[in-house]
Amino acid sequence: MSDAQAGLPELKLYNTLTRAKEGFAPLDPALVRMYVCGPTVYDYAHIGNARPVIVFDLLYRVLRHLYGADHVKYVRNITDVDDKINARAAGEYPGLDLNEAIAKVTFATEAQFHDDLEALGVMHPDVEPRATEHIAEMRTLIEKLVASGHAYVAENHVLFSVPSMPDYGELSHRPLDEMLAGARVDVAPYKRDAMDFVLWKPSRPGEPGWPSPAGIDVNGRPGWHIECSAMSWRHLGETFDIHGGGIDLVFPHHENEVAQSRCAFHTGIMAKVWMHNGFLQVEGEKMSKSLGNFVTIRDLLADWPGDVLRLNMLKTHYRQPIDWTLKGLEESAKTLEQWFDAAAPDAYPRPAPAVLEALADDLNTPKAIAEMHALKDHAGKKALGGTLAFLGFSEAPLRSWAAGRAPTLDIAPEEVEARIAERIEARRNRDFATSDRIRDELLALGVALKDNKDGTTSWEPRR
RNA sequence: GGCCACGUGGCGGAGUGGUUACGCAGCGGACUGCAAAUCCGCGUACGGGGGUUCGAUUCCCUCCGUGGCCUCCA
Repeated sequence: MSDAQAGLPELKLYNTLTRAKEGFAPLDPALVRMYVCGPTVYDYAHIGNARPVIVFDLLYRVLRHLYGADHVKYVRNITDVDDKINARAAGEYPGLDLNEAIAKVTFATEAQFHDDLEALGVMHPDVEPRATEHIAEMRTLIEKLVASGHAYVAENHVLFSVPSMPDYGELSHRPLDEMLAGARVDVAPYKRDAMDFVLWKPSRPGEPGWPSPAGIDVNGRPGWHIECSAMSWRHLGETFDIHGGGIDLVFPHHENEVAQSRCAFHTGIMAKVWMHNGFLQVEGEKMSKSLGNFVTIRDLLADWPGDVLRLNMLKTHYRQPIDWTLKGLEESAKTLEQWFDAAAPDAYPRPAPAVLEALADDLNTPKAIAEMHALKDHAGKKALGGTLAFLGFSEAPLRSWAAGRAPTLDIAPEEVEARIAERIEARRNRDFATSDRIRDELLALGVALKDNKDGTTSWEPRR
């Protein structure tokens, strides 16, 4: 079961750590382990947030196919402790106790996130851990780091000592001196080294707080990076196969995760393969609230089926920048409709060999899509159906969306049939002037006619 | 300022040291009374300038443009 089976392509993945595409060999083929950084739940997820979710969902499907569904463990966390959450909660519920306000914000945001993902048709990860449920693991990690000299206590903070790790910077490929030269932030006075980062910090009154590690006697809360080290450790172990996220996370977030985990466990790696998806722009511009082009998943779902959004995302290779446009969405919707027009159902969701081969090559989705276009002839219809199912695309929502999108008819169906009968009679008499007039009139009312080979005439709402 | 990506035909978007990616749009043909739908066919592109090479869109240098990171961020 575990090893590459006959007929299955070798999976190759681009590894940020080595900056090269490599053959993928799991640490334990009986259980391939993948961790992806999930959202910080303080606001509606935007379409950029959807990219890693969609990309790594695809990888999850490919891994399950290659290694068996029971031999893959996918963990995607929820970050529910963060300064942005606190700020939002205080602003949204000024009268409420801060902790209660935070609970309201995180609960509502997480529910919305799950609704969004449901509509997008991505699979559930095997585990979706919350940061606040892993405070104990964070404390344990911090104690380990302090004990081994990789972290120190200063003014009720615990800081990671970057100079204690000789190969710090291996993931982002940044030599320390260069970073210092470009740094333009004030260095907290209690840091021994400018690059040191916070593992734990004291809570201010009213803020969420937990008993601190390392002998600190005031309550505190975790720094940004420690949660992922804690959650991946708890659910995947000290080392695991794949760690994914957006390319903006490479530094400092992932670099610091690597430092924490490797130094806590004295291992040469944290994750074997690091994968990062590229950024997204909207209509050629960077997405920002100030430009007014901030697009949430929820907004898009009001106008489009989730599958169209997902296909649109996969049209571009995951490492490339993507420009999210209305025109692209129209095209994606059209493509999906064409595929379902041509596909024959397959009882088993399974990728066509050529599609799987493309996906195995570092998730080359544009190539895979080209292969799906090639399946539209008779011999490929069933393979196309199986591939669509494998990718999680479903026909019904698309069809009902398309039907709802058609212009409303200004004429009753019975009336259409009557006019068609009238036109057939005219054509039989070779009275084409009348025939064409009827067709034009119906078209003006939103009805498009099709004269079939067998002499009948069918119609559909004009697109 | 430092570091790092990307720049392909009208549009989207793979890939490759020398042979048509693919899709959308467009054009031509078949079919049709004419259409629609469908089917068949057509485009020789790779930011500018140098260099390496028998040969570069593909490698190297440089310039320009766009974006990312260095501070919260997918």
